[in-house]
Amino acid sequence: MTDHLQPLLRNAVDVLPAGALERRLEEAATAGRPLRVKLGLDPTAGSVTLGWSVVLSKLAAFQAAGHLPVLIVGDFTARVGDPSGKSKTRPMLTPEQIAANESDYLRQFRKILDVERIEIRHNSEWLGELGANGLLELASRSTVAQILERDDFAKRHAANAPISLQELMYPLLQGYDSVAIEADVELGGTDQKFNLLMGRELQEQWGMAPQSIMTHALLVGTDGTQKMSQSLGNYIGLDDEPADMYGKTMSIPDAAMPDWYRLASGLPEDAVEARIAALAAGELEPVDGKRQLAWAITARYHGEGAAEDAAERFQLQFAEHGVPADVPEAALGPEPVVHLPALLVDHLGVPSRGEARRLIAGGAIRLDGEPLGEIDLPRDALVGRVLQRGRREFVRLVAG
RNA sequence: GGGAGUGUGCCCGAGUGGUUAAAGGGGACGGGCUGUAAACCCGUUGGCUCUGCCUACGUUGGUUCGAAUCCAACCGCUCCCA
Repeated sequence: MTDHLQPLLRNAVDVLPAGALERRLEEAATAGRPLRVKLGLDPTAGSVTLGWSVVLSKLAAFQAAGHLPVLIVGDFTARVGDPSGKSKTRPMLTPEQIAANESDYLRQFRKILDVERIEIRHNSEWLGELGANGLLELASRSTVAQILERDDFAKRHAANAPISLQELMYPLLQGYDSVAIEADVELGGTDQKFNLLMGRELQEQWGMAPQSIMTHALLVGTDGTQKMSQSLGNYIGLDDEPADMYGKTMSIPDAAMPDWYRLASGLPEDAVEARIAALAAGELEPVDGKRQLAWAITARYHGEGAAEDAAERFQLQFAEHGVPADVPEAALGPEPVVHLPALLVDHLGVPSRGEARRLIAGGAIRLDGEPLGEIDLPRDALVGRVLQRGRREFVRLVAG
């Protein structure tokens, strides 16, 4: 019993209320009915990050145990536009954008979850039907004091930061999703605890058995301090190139390794704990521990061959400061003299020519490994050579 | 509805008429050291046809030889009163 419970509890922080999940699992087993395991998703554009993989893996564990993942696409709320955080109003999404984002997400989810065997629901299905009456009815189920319990609201309120009424409604709307789909279990990050609990509350008020909730540790980003998120740019996306995935992992602070091993490596739990113990005991060198971690993550999403290649490339490029073999090519125009700032903007992702000038002045631009001082160079001096920006961006210049 | 504040570069935050592309910090980027770790050191951080030119301090308009700095209206946010 505890054996098959263990994968379901992995990386969970709160499993509430105590004992409820076990009881539900037993009931489900005797009734021969799979549990409905809810996970909510905001269909804004972007990559699925390694942070998300934590909760997706959990959903996959439930699926493996015979239960039914129910994915809630928050298309209603996305259509309205969520003003959370700063005053920068999040742009409203059109139904077309939402649909495109959704299929993009599912494509990435496929690396972790069998998306053919899940239920996908859109909350516009019921929230769109609610109307003013329904909304007020929903609003009457909670109080301002109760909503302000939520940590980030409490903080912002204390700091005199703006909180829109719409935002205050969010926990209620998300909670109502649980009512609508009759969730047995809802998963989320630790930052979702309040919203998940709200789901329980509302289900009870609607006369159904309240869901069990499970919160999960949040993965820190590549900076090692803040939560991994797209907006902070400290993330690894499940569809990142193998080399990026490997390299970004190598850049995390040592202190983040245990967390990353537990939450993102995908390795078996005992193997994970063994590595962490070895690291702590000094039996495993931090660099080696990180190489193994980077390899594991890359292999998980791209296969072992790709992980192997990424590791080799990394060794060459960063340990030996070599130039990788498969550098993208850029065609030079016919002009006899090449204006380097323009070239850098066009082919090496430099945002502006001014920035390019600064990079050149700062010695960040190299030609065949040698720092470059000039702004303009004769075309002949460039053809066939590799232009490099910083440590990681290369382009081979060819005659166009 | 009344009153008081406030709005600066990616973020925080100084600056209350000229020497301000705007102090300081954070972040980011680049360089050194290294293990693309941490710590530390150095440089850069609006655009461009770059010894110069252009655009910028919520928005629009005004005062002035000259405004981020003064005035007006508007917009956003916060607080107090109702």
